[in-house]
Amino acid sequence: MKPPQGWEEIRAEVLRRIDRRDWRPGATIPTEEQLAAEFGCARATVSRALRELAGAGVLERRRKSGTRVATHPVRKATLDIPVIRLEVEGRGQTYGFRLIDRATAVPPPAVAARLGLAPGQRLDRFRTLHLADGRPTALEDRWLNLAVLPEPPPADVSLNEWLVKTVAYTYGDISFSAEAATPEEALLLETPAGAALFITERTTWAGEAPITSVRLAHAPGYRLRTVV
Amino acid sequence: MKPPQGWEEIRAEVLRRIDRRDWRPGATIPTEEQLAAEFGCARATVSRALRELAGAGVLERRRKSGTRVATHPVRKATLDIPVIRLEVEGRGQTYGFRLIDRATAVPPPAVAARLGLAPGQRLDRFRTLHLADGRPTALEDRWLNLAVLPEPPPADVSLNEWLVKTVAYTYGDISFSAEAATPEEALLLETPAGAALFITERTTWAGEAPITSVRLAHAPGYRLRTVV
DNA sequence: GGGGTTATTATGTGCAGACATATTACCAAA
DNA sequence: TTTGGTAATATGTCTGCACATAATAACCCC
Repeated sequence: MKPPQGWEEIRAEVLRRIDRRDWRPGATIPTEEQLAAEFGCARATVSRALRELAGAGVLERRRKSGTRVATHPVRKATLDIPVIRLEVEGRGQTYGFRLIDRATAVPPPAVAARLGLAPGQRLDRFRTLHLADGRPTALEDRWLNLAVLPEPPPADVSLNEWLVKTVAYTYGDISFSAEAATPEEALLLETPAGAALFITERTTWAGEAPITSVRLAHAPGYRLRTVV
Repeated sequence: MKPPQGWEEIRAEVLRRIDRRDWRPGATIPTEEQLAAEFGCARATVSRALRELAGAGVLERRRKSGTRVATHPVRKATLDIPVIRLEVEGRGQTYGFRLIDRATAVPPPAVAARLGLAPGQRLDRFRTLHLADGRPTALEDRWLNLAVLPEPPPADVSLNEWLVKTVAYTYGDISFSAEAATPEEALLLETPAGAALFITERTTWAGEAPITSVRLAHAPGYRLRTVV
């Protein structure tokens, strides 16, 4: 066989062997050292290839016991979550947004729990309608912890983008679900009441401090794509 | 400053600096060599840390121009997509499934287009109801290209799992959306007609050959989670 | 034979050096 | 001024070696 040259070639070759079922799901593949000898390269190069495959969920690796082909297809997909403006502009449409209302209030228990707030603590709430070519594309309901921010947000730019540039890197979780549109949501999104909406919920922390919790209700037809 | 030891420490330190806005979005950070000198480690170690961060979308790297903090918050989330049985069992429920019907037919144009089929080509169609503690949790509508399979699938195991173990590694795309339940879906999922369903659509190829296209309609309440 | 300690083993990580490659900046020739 | 070639530079990758760490196998003593 012709020897692979770089770690990408080795990754491809390993995938081929799994695909050809030379190495079956659950089976242990040769050690890094054996593969390095076979491919005529350093162990580090094999290691790099196998690490990538393990990261993609194709292989499972454990010290001492070795590397085996993943049995359970817990396929890992990487999901790109752009800001809405970029998503709209990427479709060749013109982006716009409209602030619906803004208030200071005690968030509903679900939001308070997600952010880990003491009961009764007040937050700022912004509701924004995102527009593509003038038509509503998503309704944003954001609870924001202004106390942790160095300066108040400006009114002339999308709160989403301003936040990203201002509070820098943060951790958070995201969840996706489907919900029927409430009458108010239906009105704002110009869709029939009860229509199935794609919901994105994101909660973000900067270190220990809860920053914001957002609920995005996407207009019908929205689709989130990725490749495996 | 106390020097980080491993590449994970370096990654954490870089994240801290981005978080503290020492390095702002869009700004170029020091070269690998400079960082290696500062941290008192080899360039390879810095490289490993920065590569991970670039993979996570935090940094953007280009040869010669250097490494900069990502401006566009295209956050990459990794999504684990387990088989339904594991998802159900992970919730502590008992998994079951029921084959609703099976037929050979010409798929609708949308499915044929996704799989890249010649018009009029026939496929096998399986519709399966997945159960958690006896209650419906998802409705699976699968179009399968039996021609490319080495052997016919057995009836006593989930088609999904059998496929994964049989055709080995494949690639495909996934999309998520929200749709209102049709009367038939509502009946099968024991939910009111028009309820908002979370839809997962997956198309899979093995090399060039289209294998299968699946549409999963999840019962209301389903939620897909991930962390950033 | 049972239970706990020790040795072995495969992966995980690190280092120093080298060359490859993409990209930019710069300078000279048309 | 524009164009084309060249040098400089930062990342990308590889090698060969070393030691760390986790998990298993082997062993020994009671």
